[in-house]
Amino acid sequence: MSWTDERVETLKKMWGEGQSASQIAKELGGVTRNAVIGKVHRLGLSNRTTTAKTTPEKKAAPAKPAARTKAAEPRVEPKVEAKPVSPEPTRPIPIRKAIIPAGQPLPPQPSANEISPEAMASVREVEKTAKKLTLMQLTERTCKWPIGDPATEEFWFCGLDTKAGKPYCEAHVGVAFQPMSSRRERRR
DNA sequence: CCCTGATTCGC
DNA sequence: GCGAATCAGG
Repeated sequence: MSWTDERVETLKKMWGEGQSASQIAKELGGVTRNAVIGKVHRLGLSNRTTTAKTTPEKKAAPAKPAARTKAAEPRVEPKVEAKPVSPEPTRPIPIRKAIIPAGQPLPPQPSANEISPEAMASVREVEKTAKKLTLMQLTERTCKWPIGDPATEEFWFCGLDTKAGKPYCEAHVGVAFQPMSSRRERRR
């Protein structure tokens, strides 16, 4: 696969939308996320979020390549940051301490009377062993069932392995997806 | 371990 | 220019 105008366009679009490199790679097909990232950099549209690296520079030589024949590289790096020091007086840094006012928005926690006793039991059990993942750690294979109150520190996601394709683990699938019949049964 | 982007460097 | 290997962080 090569970077046709069309593919590059898709890349730009998705990257702009904040899609991850792997997602873009999957969408395009025929390329890895590395390829996508490499292209992104070459296109010069890299920065955006993430890990602010602190001057990498020194890296151990890769072990893969048999040998680096040309060793003597004029890789001189004065690294004299002659950047004019911007006098930054005591800037009133507005620290956004503001945070969720603990109130209305609660995740869709089904009311107890709508869940079968069995499911309820398994959920209770599972939540004891939940991985307590953060939002960032959620993937297509981790249970996305929210546990706790988002307005407090007592909040995380189940994070257990999903039940094949489903967004939740087996236990949570049990309370998330219920047959209409059983629901109607218990209802009222 | 999963994921993310960043960088290096042989090709 | 390309992207695998590698690194670094969450």
